[in-house]
Amino acid sequence: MTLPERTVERLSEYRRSLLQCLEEGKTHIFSHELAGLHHNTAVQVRRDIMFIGYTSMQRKGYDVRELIDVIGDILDSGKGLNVAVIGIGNLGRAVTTYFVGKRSKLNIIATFDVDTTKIDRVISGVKCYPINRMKEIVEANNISIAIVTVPADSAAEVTAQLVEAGIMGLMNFTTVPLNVPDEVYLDEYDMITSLEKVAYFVKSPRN
Amino acid sequence: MTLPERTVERLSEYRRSLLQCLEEGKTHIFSHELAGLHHNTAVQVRRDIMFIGYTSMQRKGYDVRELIDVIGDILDSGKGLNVAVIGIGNLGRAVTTYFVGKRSKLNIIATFDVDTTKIDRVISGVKCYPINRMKEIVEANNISIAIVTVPADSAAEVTAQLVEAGIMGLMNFTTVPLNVPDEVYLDEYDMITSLEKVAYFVKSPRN
DNA sequence: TGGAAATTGTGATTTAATTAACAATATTTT
DNA sequence: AAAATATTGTTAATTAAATCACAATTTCCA
Ligand SMILES: NC(=O)c1ccc[n+]([C@@H]2O[C@H](COP(=O)([O-])OP(=O)(O)OC[C@H]3O[C@@H](n4cnc5c(N)ncnc54)[C@H](O)[C@@H]3O)[C@@H](O)[C@H]2O)c1
Ligand SMILES: NC(=O)c1ccc[n+]([C@@H]2O[C@H](COP(=O)([O-])OP(=O)(O)OC[C@H]3O[C@@H](n4cnc5c(N)ncnc54)[C@H](O)[C@@H]3O)[C@@H](O)[C@H]2O)c1
Repeated sequence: MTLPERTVERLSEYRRSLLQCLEEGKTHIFSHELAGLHHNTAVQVRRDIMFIGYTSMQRKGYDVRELIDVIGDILDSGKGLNVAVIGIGNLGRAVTTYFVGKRSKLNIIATFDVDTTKIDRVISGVKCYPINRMKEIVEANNISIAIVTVPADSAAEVTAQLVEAGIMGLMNFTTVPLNVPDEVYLDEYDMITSLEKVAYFVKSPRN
Repeated sequence: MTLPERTVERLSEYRRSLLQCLEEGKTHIFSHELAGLHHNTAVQVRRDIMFIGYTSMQRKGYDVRELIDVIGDILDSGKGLNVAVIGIGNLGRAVTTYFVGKRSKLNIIATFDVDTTKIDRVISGVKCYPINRMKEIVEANNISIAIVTVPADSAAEVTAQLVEAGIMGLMNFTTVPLNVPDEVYLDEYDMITSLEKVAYFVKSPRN
């Protein structure tokens, strides 16, 4: 029973809002409140929560803490995963700095680069290794997710190496589509495309 | 007649591949070839191209140059748009550096920050202005798109200012959902959510 | 206590996106 | 020049996602 992709995304977003609520001392939340915090409807929220099989106390809204835990059971199930960032340029550095220490179950534990001036540098406590030691280090540290921030023309090569090393999930920030076997999960995020899309809809507003 | 959101995205991606083809001297391309370059089917490619009303020479595939132009007519229609980056921290700097000079019709022409040490700095040829001059500069330079890379707790405030200043499209990199009026197009990209989604599907592979 | 009101959970329906199916057409082969 | 092949463009069918509609339950309050 795997959840719809969009539902997984929304659950992650809900959790962040819920943690915020908890900090503010809010113990219960209604579906329409949670919907209001996202761009979303109350039904959608209830449907998503239905998928994960959580039910609230009727009429009191969802128990914030419980819901956080239930989402955690889904999103963080089992042990945490180790993550590597490949290519410590402008974007790689920003992403590494940002993610370190953020989500406790997803740990960035290594970065890789070809540039000898970057090797052995420590970014937010994470060391940069030479790319030719990638397989060795990925295997030794049980790294299963890679964030790819190398230049476009190295992306295919690096990806092949990552797959070879046994990586199971990949976040691609380069602007070339990557090819991975079916069993490897691939998330592509193309900023140029996003910006061009924004521009298109600015010029051709819908409805 | 506005195109489906996903089609707009794919057209942007196709164009990039097509430009690459052109460089390599390829003059024609079949739908299944273009599909192969993306994670996509030939039918989907033909459907997308149908939407924009381009038709190929039967059996010869699409004329690469013509198709680039037709996509350009859709994506770059009319005059170019001006873009600002708000918050010149790690991510804002990376994004600015990256985008400058990339797409000729979308020009980053200003950045903004509150940090006085950053103001007046020039990043890849783009000057950083104090955030309190935002409205003035946005209006004077006809900036219609903003890329938001401020800390999460400033995001709502900055967004309100941007809307007030007349911004029509917004790319949000912060992890709080923004609220904008209907007529403003909003693209949210949440890296934490993406990473959590990758982790989920690594642990619970589909099919 | 007995409505009225608020809220959830979910089956049914609608809408949007993708995929299948195939006729039409151009090219190649024999 | 007829048959076989490859490819497009598009209608129809399917699948996936979102929304509607409403019964069930709980709380509120007169
Ligand atoms: N900077 C952005 O905001 C941005 C936005 C969208 C997309 N991207 C994409 O992200 C990628 C990186 O962008 P950037 O701006 O950080 O570039 P960058 O040039 O600053 O960084 C690239 C890094 O990768 C390293 N590298 C090169 N080849 C390598 C290899 N084979 N193995 C390991 N490391 C290698 C380089 O030494 C460098 O440190 C590019 O593909 C770019 O298209 C960046
Ligand atoms: N760095 C990343 O890779 C990354 C990834 C995902 C999301 N984000 C999000 O992007 C945002 C920026 O991240 P970052 O790592 O660049 O942070 P950062 O702290 O390096 O940069 C934030 C910048 O915004 C400026 N700023 C603060 N308040 C402002 C205001 N009111 N007006 C204008 N500028 C203001 C700060 O002076 C600073 O320069 C954050 O919201 C973060 O959640 C960053």
